[in-house]
Amino acid sequence: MSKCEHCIVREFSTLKALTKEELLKLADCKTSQTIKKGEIIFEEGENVNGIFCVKDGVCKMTKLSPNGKDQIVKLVKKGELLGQRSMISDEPVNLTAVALEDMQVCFIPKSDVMEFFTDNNKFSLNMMRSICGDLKDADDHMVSLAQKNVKERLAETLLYLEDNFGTHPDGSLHIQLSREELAGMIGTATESYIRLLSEFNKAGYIELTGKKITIVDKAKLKRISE
Amino acid sequence: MSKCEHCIVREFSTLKALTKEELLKLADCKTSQTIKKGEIIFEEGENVNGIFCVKDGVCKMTKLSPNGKDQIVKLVKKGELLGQRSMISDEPVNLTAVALEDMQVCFIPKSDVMEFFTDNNKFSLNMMRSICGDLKDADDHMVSLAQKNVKERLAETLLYLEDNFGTHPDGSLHIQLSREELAGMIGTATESYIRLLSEFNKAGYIELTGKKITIVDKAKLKRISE
DNA sequence: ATTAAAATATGACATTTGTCATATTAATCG
DNA sequence: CGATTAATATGACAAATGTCATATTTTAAT
Repeated sequence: MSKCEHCIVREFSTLKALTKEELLKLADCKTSQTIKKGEIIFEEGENVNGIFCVKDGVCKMTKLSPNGKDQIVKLVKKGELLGQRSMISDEPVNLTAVALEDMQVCFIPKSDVMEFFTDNNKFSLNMMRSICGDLKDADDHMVSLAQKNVKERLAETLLYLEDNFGTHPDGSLHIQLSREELAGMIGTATESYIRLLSEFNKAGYIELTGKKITIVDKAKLKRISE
Repeated sequence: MSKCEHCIVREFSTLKALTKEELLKLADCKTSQTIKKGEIIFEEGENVNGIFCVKDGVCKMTKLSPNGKDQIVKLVKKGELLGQRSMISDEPVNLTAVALEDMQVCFIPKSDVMEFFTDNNKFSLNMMRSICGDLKDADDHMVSLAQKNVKERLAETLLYLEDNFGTHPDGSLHIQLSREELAGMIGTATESYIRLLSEFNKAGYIELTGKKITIVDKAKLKRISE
């Protein structure tokens, strides 16, 4: 059982409010696991009964739309938590979590988290803040989806991916999503997305090398995204 | 200073977790005010430093999009709270709140709410649950905006308005939004919305009498919304 | 390495949606 | 009450986006 004290999740998430004793307790109750790229961590409608801490890797959170397409609602990276909303609301999860790369995660059972809520006020407050941050992001995303056209949303999304998930040494976006996935993320048909992508490529805003996307003219993309 | 004990807000919101003593304290620290239809309660970017309890009336929460249009992100009705997110995150509000009808609201200063958080764990948990509910709604709304077309979103929104805000005795929707506002809510141009509305009218799904909208064929709308 | 399957790309076209112009109707103000 | 302004409605057209067919490339499996 590894220590939780110096875990990256502790550093970045809500968990930073935990005391030494609570961390020891956490190290005891948590279970670690490896999740391979493409594997499902949990699926819409499941009862999870706890939270996952992402020690390494990135996953996508998707929701199946009635038209059968998967919409990526958000991406979660190392240092963040998964499943808080459903645990707190005491409901099945409303999103499906799928690993985009190999991941290291820890699972903390609900009963233990709830004890932290009762005993540690700062922890509760941190959790609230974190969820409030998610809510703000969701509001912003909503407005963008409703008011911007596909080109603007594509530019915005590319910048978001670079800013939040970084690039490989060669400058290409670290996150690699399939055309279908990214189309789902910006809420458009795969073909439309592909067309715009090659338009951006021809215009010199980005560069496409195989599946890799490299942002060349960040300022221009920013202007397009408004 | 009116009592908080039997207030509708206490009944429906997070505040139901407050004890008798806390309610007495609340009655002391709150300030009541009347807000006229069309008036702004707070505006994007403002520092509010507390929460509003909606005793009566409905308001819209909007966000200005870069293209200059106001997007209605959500509607808030009596019994609900306003401004929690920004208070908890300790940030300026990210949405503008405008009364759609005459309203009765109470304001509770941040310092007092924060004391409730510290002293009353059930209150914290309730608040978290409520915000988690908002987050789930936001996720659902996001998928709908991204994946559904305007017709589907219109059908969905009409049903939402009837289910959540009810009808007048004559059966027409209680909430009355201008064409521009509702277009902003479903994320489309005003003209497109008007066209679809009269299409629905001609097809007999709804009935238009002046500004009033009456849902006639609920089942059909449900089928359209998917 | 070869083949099958999946992902990506592109063309052609239909549909949806936005924009601008302009009626028409309703609301407001003196 | 009439005059003015704002809101609603509609037509005509352009632009954006989706759909289907199909080609090309990449990936995976044997």
